[in-house]
Amino acid sequence: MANNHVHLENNQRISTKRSLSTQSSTELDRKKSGSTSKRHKSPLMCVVCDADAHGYNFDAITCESCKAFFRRNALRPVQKLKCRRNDGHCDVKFNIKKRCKKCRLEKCIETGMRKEWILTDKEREEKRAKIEENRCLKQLQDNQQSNKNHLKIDDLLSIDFSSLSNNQSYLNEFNWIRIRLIQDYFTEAVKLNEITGISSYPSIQSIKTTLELFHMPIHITSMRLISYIKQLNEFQQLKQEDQVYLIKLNLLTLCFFHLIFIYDPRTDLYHEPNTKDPYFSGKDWNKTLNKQFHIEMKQLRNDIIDIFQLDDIIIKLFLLIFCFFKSNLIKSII
Amino acid sequence: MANNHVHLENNQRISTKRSLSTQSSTELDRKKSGSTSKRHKSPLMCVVCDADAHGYNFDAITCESCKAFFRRNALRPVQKLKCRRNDGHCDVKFNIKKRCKKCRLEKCIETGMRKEWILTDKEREEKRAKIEENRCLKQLQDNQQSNKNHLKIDDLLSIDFSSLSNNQSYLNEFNWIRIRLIQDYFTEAVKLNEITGISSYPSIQSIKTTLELFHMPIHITSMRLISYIKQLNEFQQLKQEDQVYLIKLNLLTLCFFHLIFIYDPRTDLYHEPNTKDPYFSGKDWNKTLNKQFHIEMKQLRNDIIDIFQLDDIIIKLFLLIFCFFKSNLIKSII
DNA sequence: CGGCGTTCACAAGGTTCA
DNA sequence: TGAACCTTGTGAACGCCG
Ligand SMILES: [Zn+2]
Ligand SMILES: [Zn+2]
Ligand SMILES: [Zn+2]
Ligand SMILES: [Zn+2]
Repeated sequence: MANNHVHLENNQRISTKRSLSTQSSTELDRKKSGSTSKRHKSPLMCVVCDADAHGYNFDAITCESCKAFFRRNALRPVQKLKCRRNDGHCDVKFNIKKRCKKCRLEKCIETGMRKEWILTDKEREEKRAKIEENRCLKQLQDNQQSNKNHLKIDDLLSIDFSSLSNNQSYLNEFNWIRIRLIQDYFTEAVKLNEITGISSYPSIQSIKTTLELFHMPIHITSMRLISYIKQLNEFQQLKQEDQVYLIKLNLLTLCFFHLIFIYDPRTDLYHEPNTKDPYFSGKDWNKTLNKQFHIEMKQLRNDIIDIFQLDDIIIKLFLLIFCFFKSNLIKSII
Repeated sequence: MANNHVHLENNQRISTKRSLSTQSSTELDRKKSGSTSKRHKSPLMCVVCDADAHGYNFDAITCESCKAFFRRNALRPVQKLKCRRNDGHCDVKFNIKKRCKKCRLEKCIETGMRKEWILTDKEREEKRAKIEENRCLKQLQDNQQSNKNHLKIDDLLSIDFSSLSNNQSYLNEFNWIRIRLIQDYFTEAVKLNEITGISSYPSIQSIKTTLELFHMPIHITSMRLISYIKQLNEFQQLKQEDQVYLIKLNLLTLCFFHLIFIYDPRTDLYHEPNTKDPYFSGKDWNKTLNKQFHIEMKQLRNDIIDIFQLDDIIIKLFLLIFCFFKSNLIKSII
């Protein structure tokens, strides 16, 4: 380990530098053209200490160490530095150890390094803040991207939800605002399609005729769902015929899903919450459609209700998303 | 002197420089190959006493003891020392006990140690002063840091608060005025965002629908917190987009913190004090978000409530400060 | 890529204490 | 006296913005 720490700078290196520095007086121009021949080497030399240089630093061609030295010392009061030999003529070449600070700094200034180009504390702070900001933004984008890609069911099922525990949310404030807006869409849709004309219905009275059955609940539910979906901006942006196509394709299935979600198995009643809708009993299905229908509906309910956990937000979003499916693929899966 | 340009450097430097220096076979290669044989030991040897050396001391490769010896004795007049054997040829190797001072010092000087590099009394004093100054600055910064940001629970818990007992306050009169102003900001924010339209609600009635749930409490809390923060001068001075960014990033977390603080575990109710807000029961979480959420919220409450000790000033200041965090770092810590 | 700042490992002084 | 430690300064390598 430590044995590798020794480095003897040999004369070879020095001599190569010397030969470079003595070659010509128009170093810069020549070096640019000459760099094609030995491209692996830096063609520049530090104007302060003769070491290899990469390019300009504070408006002078310097090596990395002189650059760092200048940044560290140039802004400090020069008086505090003292010449080692007290004559101000110390050698500050790169191969000298313990270079006199004062003389090195003076040489820096002499050769044209500008202390004005050193960033002030304030500028440095600003730059740092900008970097931090970019870092955050990048992280945010990465998070959002990984959210978007995670729609595969397999991935969803394998998510470790414990990671959500520490107040962490995949949704930001704007996401939540949007969700609230969408929730309002549904409330609005229900309001827009109140049951008129039969409001005098006793609340818990079974439906007598087939016509009433189909007005209540399928019809009213359809109307509400249509109103709900049509408020969504993304839906409005579709062509008219596409809107019709999707509604026609999916509405009936949507209705049945919605009915599942508003069904209460304890009372065997369907009822839209917060409305004056009459209560619709499960037994009433028997009167018009065959019993098998209601049984299968309850079966499907059992299958999916755990997934949704009666989370109203999830349910309403699901209905919305479902309406955009344009093939029967999803139905064959279910 | 000119022949031994020895540097101690790390592996990376050597490997990068090797292309420059491998061409010739000088001391470097000799030392390198020699060092590979006993790599477990320090490859350097004290030029004075042959003990293991770590690097240069006063421009010669020496051991720690010779370094200390040289510093202590080099500046003293040589005449005062007397050779033990009076012939100036004592052995000063490391395995000799009671080495002759005079001969050792002479060997030091012979082998190239420079007494000029020993700091003079004045330089030593200056250096000491600088260290002391830095120490003070550092301590000051640490204090400020621990006052402002210290969110690490361990540190907080280990603070000895008894030092605060003697009527001592870190805050002056103006600090307290500012704090009262900020308290007023929150009161104002609550006033500005009263719950309208449902003020006739019976006070203790559980929330029935998801919509109400999200209007009450998240929504109203969000609005109040935004109003609160926006009154702060320091926040107003941010660029519009930065304000939006911070709000977007932190508001939801802030909401949850605030809800924790207004939660009363005895009654299982959330309620903003001094308002006519309806009381929101902890059980209501179950209806929309899963139960786990409320449980974890209570867990977090248990973890942090002791720190805040229900001190309203601390809590409100914490919310304010928290809003300025621009990375997710703090959340990952919590 | 050029040219800033930052980071990190280490050189090389001094200081402490057994 | 000397091992262990603490300090600042240095410079190579790297990160980041324009
Ligand atoms: Zn240089
Ligand atoms: Zn000088
Ligand atoms: Zn020695
Ligand atoms: Zn002697």
